[in-house]
Amino acid sequence: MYRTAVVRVEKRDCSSHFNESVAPITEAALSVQQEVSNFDREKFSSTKARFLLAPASLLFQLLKSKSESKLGDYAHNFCVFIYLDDVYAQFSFAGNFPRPTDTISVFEEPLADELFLKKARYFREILTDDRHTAYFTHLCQLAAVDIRKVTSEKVEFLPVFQYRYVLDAIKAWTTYAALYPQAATTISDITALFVEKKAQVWRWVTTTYSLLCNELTQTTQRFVKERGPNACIVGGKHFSKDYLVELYHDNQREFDSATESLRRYFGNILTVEIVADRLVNDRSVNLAENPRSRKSSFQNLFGAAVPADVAPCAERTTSPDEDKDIIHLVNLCARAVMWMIYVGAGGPYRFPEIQKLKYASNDRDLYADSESRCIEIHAGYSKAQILRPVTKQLDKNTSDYLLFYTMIVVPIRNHVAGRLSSVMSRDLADEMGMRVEEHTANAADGEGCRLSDAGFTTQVLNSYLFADLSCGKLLKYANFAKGARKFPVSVPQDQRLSLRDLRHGIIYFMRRHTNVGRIVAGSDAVERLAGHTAATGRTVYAVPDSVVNHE
DNA sequence: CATCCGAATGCTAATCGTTG
DNA sequence: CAACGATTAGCATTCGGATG
Repeated sequence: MYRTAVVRVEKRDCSSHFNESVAPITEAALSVQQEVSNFDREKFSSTKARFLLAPASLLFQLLKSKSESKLGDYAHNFCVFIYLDDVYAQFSFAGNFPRPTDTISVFEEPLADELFLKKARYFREILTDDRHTAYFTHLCQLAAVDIRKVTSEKVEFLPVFQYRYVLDAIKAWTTYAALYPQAATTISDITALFVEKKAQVWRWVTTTYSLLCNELTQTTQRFVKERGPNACIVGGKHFSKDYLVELYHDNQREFDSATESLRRYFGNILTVEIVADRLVNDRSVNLAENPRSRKSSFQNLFGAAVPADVAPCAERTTSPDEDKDIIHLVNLCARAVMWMIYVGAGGPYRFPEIQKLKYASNDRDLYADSESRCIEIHAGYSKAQILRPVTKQLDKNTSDYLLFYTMIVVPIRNHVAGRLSSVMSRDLADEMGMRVEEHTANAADGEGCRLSDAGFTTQVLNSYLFADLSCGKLLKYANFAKGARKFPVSVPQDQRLSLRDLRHGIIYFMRRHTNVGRIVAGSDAVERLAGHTAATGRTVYAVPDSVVNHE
C-alpha cells in the first residue's frame, strides 16, 4: 500500500504528507521557486485560471450548484498546478515520467470548446492510465511549493490547511476534466474509476487528502495556557480578570467623555444614573410586555416617545462640520457600549450579533426585566443560518449605559440624520456583494425593497442600535476592533488582546469557573459593577441560557 | 457515527484617499 | 508629507451539516 515519505519537516508544512516515495522533491522544489519566479507572473494569475475554468463553471454548477466564489477559490488554488503542467518540460527538474502528449497551452488564448475538450481528454488520459501516475503526483507535489516565497537556499511549502484547498481544487478539476468528454461526446463511462477508486491517480489524491484532514483535526493548537484561576496566557499574551475589568472601564470612560462632548451641542443631557433612575429604576413603570405583541419600540416602554424631562434638546442649528463631529461622538458612544455589552453580557458574543442589535421593529432584541430592572438581549446565535435563540441578561451598570445610549444617544443620532441628505445603504453590513437589489432580507422590516431610500433610512434608524451615519451602514468591525486596540490603556499596545484572543480567554474563564448546570437563573447574573468586578469569572459569564460552547 | 467539505468568521497587511 | 482612516484582499481558523 501507500507509505508516507517524510521529505522535509519544517514548521508544519504539507510536505510530510506525500504518500509516495518522492526523493528528489526538495531539490525540485527549490528549482520551482527559482525558475517559476523567472516566468511571467501574470501567467498564473487567478484571473487567467478563472478564464480557463469558465467552460467548466457551467458543469460545476449543474453537478453540485457550486457558488460563484467557490469557483473563484478553485481557480485561485488550482492555477499553479495547471501552470506547472503547462510549462513542465521547460523546467530543469522535469522528471522523465510518461505523460500523454499535449500541445495545448491554456495560457495563450481562451479555449474554444473544441480545444477545451482536447485539454479535458488529456487529463482524462492521465487519470485512466496508471502509467501516468508518477507524473501526476509529481505535479501535485510541486504544487505544494509556495512559489511566492522565493529564496535561493530554502524551500517554502504551503501550510497544511492551505494545501488542503489546493488538493481540493485539483480533485475538482480532475473529476471534471475526466468526465467532461463523456458528457460532450460518446465515449465510455469512467465514473467507476472515481466511485470505486480504481484509478491510481484518484487513490493517491484521496489518500493524501485524508492524511491532510487528519493532520488538520489533530493539530488544533492549545491556544490558552493556564496561569491560575483568574489568569491565563492567550496566544502568548497575558490575560486576567483584571484585564477584562480594565477594558470595560476604559470603554466606559470613553463613553463618558463622548457624552460630555455632546453637551456642547445639546442641552439637558442627563447623567447615566439619572436617566436610569427616572426610567427603569422607577418601579411604577411596568416593564413587562406581552411576548406576543412585542413589536413596538423599546423606547415606547416609557411612554409614546422619549419622556420630555429626559430627552435632550437641540439648542441651536449646527453647521455641517459640527454635525460631523456629533456623528463621530455618537459612534464613539456606540463602540464603547458595544464593548461594555461584549464584556458584560455573560458569554462572548460574536461581532455580527452585537452589530445587528435592534431596539425596535421586527426581531427586536432589547427587552427589560421588570424584576431586576435590567435590560436583557434576545439575540440569535447564528453561525450557520439556523437561528438559535439566546437570551443574555446584562449587569446593572452595562444595562444603564445601554439604556442611556438607546434613550439619549440614538435620538440625537436620528435628529442629526434628519437634516442630512445621506441615506443608509441597502447593504447594511457589507454582506451582499454586487447583487444588493436581489436581497430583501437585509431591509429593516424584511420588505425594504418596497421602501424608498428615505423610507428605508428612517426604518433603519428607527430600529438598529448601531447605525453609522458617516458611511450609511452598520458600525463596522474595523471600528469596533479599535475598542480593543486602544484599551486597556495600562497595557502596552503589543500586549493587548484582539477580539479573538479575548473570546478564547473568556471561554477559558467560563469553563474554569462555572458549572452552568448549577447556576440558578437570574440572581447571580445581575450585579452592581462592584460585584461584577469581584465575580467576573464565577458569575458574570454564567448567565443562564448563555451558550457556553460557542467554539 | 466519523468523515470531509462548504462556508462563516476573524485577523492583518496592503492600498488608497484625506486631512492637517 | 506624515498621519490617519477607511476599505479591501487574502490568509487562517472554526463550525456544522450532508453523506454514507
